[in-house]
Amino acid sequence: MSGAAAGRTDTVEPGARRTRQRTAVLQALVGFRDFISAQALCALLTEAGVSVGLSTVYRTLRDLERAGRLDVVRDETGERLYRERPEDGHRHYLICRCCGRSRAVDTEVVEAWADRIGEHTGFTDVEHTLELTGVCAGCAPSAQQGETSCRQESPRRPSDPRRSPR
Amino acid sequence: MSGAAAGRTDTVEPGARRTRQRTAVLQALVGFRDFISAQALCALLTEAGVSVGLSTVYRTLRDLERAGRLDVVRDETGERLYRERPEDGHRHYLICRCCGRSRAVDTEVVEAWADRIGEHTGFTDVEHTLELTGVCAGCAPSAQQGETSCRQESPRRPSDPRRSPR
DNA sequence: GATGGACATGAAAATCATGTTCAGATAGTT
DNA sequence: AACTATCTGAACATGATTTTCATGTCCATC
Repeated sequence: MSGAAAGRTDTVEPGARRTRQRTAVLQALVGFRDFISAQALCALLTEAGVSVGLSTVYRTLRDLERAGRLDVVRDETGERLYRERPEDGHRHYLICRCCGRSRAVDTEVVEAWADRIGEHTGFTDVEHTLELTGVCAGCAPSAQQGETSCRQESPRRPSDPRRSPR
Repeated sequence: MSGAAAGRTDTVEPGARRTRQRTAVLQALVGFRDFISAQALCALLTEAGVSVGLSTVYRTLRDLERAGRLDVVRDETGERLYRERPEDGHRHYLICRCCGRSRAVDTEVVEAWADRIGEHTGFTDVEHTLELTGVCAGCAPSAQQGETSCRQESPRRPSDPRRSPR
């Protein structure tokens, strides 16, 4: 796991140093297949015995985002959630409001529509952000009753210390 | 301007009291045709001689949002921007990154697409958030050179005290 | 027109994600 | 090994939003 064949978990940016912390953040992000917050990622690393400072996590995520290697969304509270971008190009996700699991959705219709917007409006350099949320099949039964109660034991959101919001 | 014929600047919610502050917030929001932050709205009211506490502005905006009378977007920094919803139904906007001006765009294609997502994914109760940004025709010339320099003298953003972010 | 209680206000403090500082540690080179 | 630009992280700073709570205000009732 050193040297060749990497490319995805190699370095944050060409020219950047490869440190224990950045490698750990990058690997955790690749291994974690869903969106995760900076703080949760930091906690995840700590639990795994690879302690990385929160500042470093934020810095690394910022650099990765700049390098175009992450997709970023915001949850209801405005918190940013990151995910490694599976392949090139712009992708959108449908995220379960209960368990937080995400799945990529085909968005060519929206992309094409967004591209055409500029022509009709006189706007240039049009960019778009699309966020889709719903309740996945696995969460639907429990969501019918207690509304958003299924989040309580989310398996993909280690140590979520949010409590008061809403 | 009292009693009949209102309906838009009347009360925040049915059953809520009509106070000087809530009326002022609601009227300012209706008069201001673009997205505006809570803090900017508060400043706007203060400038207009109708001082309203920041807490009350936030509370009123929260209630209006719950009542479905506002459209809300987030700017690059995560700050929430509010705008009175012109008519019933879900609408989306194309916002100029330079001057902040917005215009509603026709989104039936996206709406229809989003509605169909559930069927293919097994997700229920699918909701979507779409944010479009670009550079409007008026800002295009100045944006070519100094990038986002045209924001400096935005006429629709009174007293914008943001500085450090990014 | 007084009273009482439910609701509203706002100044201050709390919260919370994220950014910045800077002294010390480290990677990669010579 | 020595060197130095870069990286790290604890502590602190920031800034939007929320909560607290003492005080104010509306309104039905007497």
